[in-house]
Amino acid sequence: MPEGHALHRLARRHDEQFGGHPVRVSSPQGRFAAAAAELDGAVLERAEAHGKHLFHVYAAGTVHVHLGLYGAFTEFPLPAEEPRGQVRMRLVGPRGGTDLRGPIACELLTQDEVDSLRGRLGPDPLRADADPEQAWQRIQRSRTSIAALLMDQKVLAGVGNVYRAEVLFRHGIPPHTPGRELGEQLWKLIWDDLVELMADGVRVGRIDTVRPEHEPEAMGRPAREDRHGGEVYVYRRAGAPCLVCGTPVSTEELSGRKLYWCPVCQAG
DNA sequence: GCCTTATGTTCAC
DNA sequence: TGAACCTAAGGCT
Repeated sequence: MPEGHALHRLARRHDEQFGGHPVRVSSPQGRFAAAAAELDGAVLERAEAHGKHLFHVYAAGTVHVHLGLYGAFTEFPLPAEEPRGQVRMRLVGPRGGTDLRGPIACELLTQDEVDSLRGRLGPDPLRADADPEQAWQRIQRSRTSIAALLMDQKVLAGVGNVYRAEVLFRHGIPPHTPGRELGEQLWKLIWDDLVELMADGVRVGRIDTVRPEHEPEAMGRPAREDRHGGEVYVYRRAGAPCLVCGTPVSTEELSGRKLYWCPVCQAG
């Protein structure tokens, strides 16, 4: 489930499991073998996330992981079992181990390379050092839609297709509205809402965006779980009745990703 | 068992 | 704009 909340959750977990301990690092699949050999036995100082990027910090360098669409970590207890399938990176610490499969990136970087990578990312609602004003500056300078801007990791880091659809619904904003037309006040409200929603996602481990008064139980409908594991207003609900007004949810493809919105609740 | 789809990004054209 | 990356889950047969 790789939107920003999932990466922050992983960073926290890896910190607990491996932080401050020497770890065995290997690459059963071989594609990370050289770096793994270099790091094997080193102390994992800490793990942290910025947007959808995960970093494992060692004295010798930092492992940068991006899960992409398919990547996933799977934990296993000790003693470690034989790796199954294509395992790019295996970490084994004193309390257990984890296997990384199918990431889009798993590479050992220098501090300069990490700085340059992070310099290309916008502020992350889940980081204490994030400045929403920085995102607003970008939005103001662009003529593109708020839907496209929310997914642009240079504008802000960590929001994916689910949080995009849901935050726009929660604020009644038509997705094609040019971002700059929202105004700074409304942008701040959106940002604050993302901070809250995503922090909740880190806590719970899934994306829940439906307000208590709109939950199925409160609306007299049976409880429901979406495929991503939480409860949402519009994401992946094309054609289904809007949870608030009953209008069928609209969908459309925007630069290769599906957009979902309620044409009535988000009429502007 | 096969086909489609997906919470993402990069690169080639 | 489309393909590639490379994996899992769900729907269908």
